[in-house]
Amino acid sequence: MKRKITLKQIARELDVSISTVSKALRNSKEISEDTRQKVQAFAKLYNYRPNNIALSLKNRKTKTIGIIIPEIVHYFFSKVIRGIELVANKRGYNVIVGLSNESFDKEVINMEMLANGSIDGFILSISKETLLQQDYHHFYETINQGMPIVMFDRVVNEVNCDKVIVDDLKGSKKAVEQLIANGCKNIAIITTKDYVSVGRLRTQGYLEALEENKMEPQSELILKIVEELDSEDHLEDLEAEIEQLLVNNKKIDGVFAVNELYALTAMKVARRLKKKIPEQLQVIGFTDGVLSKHATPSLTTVSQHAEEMGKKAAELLINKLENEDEEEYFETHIIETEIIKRESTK
Amino acid sequence: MKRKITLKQIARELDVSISTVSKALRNSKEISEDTRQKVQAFAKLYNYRPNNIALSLKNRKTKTIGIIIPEIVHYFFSKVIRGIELVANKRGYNVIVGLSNESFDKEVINMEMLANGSIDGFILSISKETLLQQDYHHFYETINQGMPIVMFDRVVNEVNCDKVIVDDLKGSKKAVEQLIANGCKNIAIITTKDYVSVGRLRTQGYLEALEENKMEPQSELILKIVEELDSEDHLEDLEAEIEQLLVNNKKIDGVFAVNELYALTAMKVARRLKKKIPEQLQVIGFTDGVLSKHATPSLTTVSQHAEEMGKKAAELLINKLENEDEEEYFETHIIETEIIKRESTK
DNA sequence: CGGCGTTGCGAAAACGTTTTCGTGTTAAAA
DNA sequence: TTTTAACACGAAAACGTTTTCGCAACGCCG
Repeated sequence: MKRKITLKQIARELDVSISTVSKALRNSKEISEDTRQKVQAFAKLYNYRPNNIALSLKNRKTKTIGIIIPEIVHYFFSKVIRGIELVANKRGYNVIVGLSNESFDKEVINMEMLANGSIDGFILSISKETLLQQDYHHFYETINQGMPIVMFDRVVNEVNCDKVIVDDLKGSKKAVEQLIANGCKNIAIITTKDYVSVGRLRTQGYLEALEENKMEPQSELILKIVEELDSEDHLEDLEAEIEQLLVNNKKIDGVFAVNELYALTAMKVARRLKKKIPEQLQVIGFTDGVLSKHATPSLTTVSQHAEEMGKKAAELLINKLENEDEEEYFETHIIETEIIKRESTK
Repeated sequence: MKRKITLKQIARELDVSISTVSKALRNSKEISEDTRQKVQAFAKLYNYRPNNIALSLKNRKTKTIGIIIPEIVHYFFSKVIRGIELVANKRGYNVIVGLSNESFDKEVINMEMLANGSIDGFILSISKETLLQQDYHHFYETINQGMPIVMFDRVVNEVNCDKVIVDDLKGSKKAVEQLIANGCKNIAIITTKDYVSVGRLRTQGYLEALEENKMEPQSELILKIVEELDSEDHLEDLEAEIEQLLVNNKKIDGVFAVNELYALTAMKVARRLKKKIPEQLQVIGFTDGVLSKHATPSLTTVSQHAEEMGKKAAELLINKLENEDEEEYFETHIIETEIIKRESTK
């Protein structure tokens, strides 16, 4: 078990100085052709690679990006990571991930762990708990220390940084308009409580679409699910709530759900109630994940282009990292949504 | 924008030496109560945190684990990551992920990037291309340099390291036995080509189960899918192959599929062929992912306990990292599978 | 032969820590 | 008063790089 070889060892072995070795390897013309060849051959033989940690310390940059997301077992987030990873690697960066598990404390701890030199900048999506508590001091502190942050999807206006978001409002508006165009007269929405910003925006899009089409919003058609029911353990409760909605409002002929789970559950309940999809009930979901594609019937969704988001976020961050001289200027990039039509709509 | 504060700055500010500051912060009793208090107060005020990179360089360990997986947009792998992250964080480690995208080259490059000091050890699952080429030099080199590796799921016997695998053979045997117990007389298997070790093992389990139950294996009931069809773009081809299988062998009353996609596709095709599930055709899949749970009918599967795998892998690695003196000894931990019964079986 | 420019290399600092080993001061013991 | 021990602190090395600067040796020109 040979330890990794260092400049010092090469230097000792070849009886030259460390500086000479370093320069020879970097093809400095200070070094004679002879020595250069000798050193390079030796280095190659022993498979020398500069120690990243030492480089990081010297250069005061690590060439790694820290990602903090609420949850990794989630198609959307893992797809974003993939996007980030793609451009990061292409530009010579690594990514290191921290999971907040939707918890404020874990978010803070994870960020602190990484902020002490391990990374050059953050790409993150805020945890639900943080959004609820509205405590953003850890973001401010990080930014104050000169470490750039790019937020995606779940962002917050108060914090000054680059952001990549999907146009939730417009996306859901498009979805509802689609339902209307398909002939739906009574469209329900299954959404989250308002403190989840994406939920709020999507609800708003729903309302605007109705309004612009001269349809009166009916409060009994708006179902706001409390987030606890999102977990896999409470599927029955979720089903019950949605069943209530559909039973109490038999006239519903269109459902817009703000995520895949709600949409699929709605379809499941509808099937139980003998409502034919899409003939009697049309359903559109948000987030284009695996579930939508393989559901029966397959689900029409609003795609968020998660991978694009990741790519864009990584680009924004790396650009900022590599032009630190630039004056302060923050960009909010909006990723367009797209409706992917499948079998759950006419 | 104040840069992060360092020991040197604190020292200068308080007019003591760097060593004194360091010792004071670590509560060394070499330092007088007075100075200690003063230093600690100052450090707290300026929110001092030791620079991780400097620590890593000094200690020659980074307290980070490198994960290399073929694909992150995959329920199984992201669930493993979550397991790893869970115990890693608990034990003070970070995780940094690299994606091989099932490519040999990317696997090698990613490992090289990380092996140069960035991490203390690897947890990885081998890419398909690597398995196909059977070129494992990068694993040997890494291990030779004293960096421990833990492989999970897709492992290879030739390489000497800790491993965490699921008992694919036993798992699929159990699945097929279940089908038999449920009265199936003609059980087909939809599997991968043999070079994917998990596919081979699962096929073997299928055969053993048949054999032990005195059922003759029929080669026309064994469908080995070429991996290119796994991609989302070739769903139709996959469907066609499976349809062939079912049409040519009308007697089939049970299907064991080695992954979710194959199982779901089989169900989809069966529905098109007007075969009632589970009455006329029972289906069991492998890998308990999101798709199985939310399919219609929901799919009976063999669960691999992905999160458990991740946890175990992290434990093995960290244990090895923290007792480096120990003699060489490699463990292969087997995670038991479990059949999760749902609607696709009687 | 003296001065000068070039060539090839090494010493040392720096990045931010921790830790070992002195060392000067003071108080207690002889 | 002298010796010793405890106390409180600082200098320096080490981790592995890169880079600036200095400096010898050499050849060339005048």
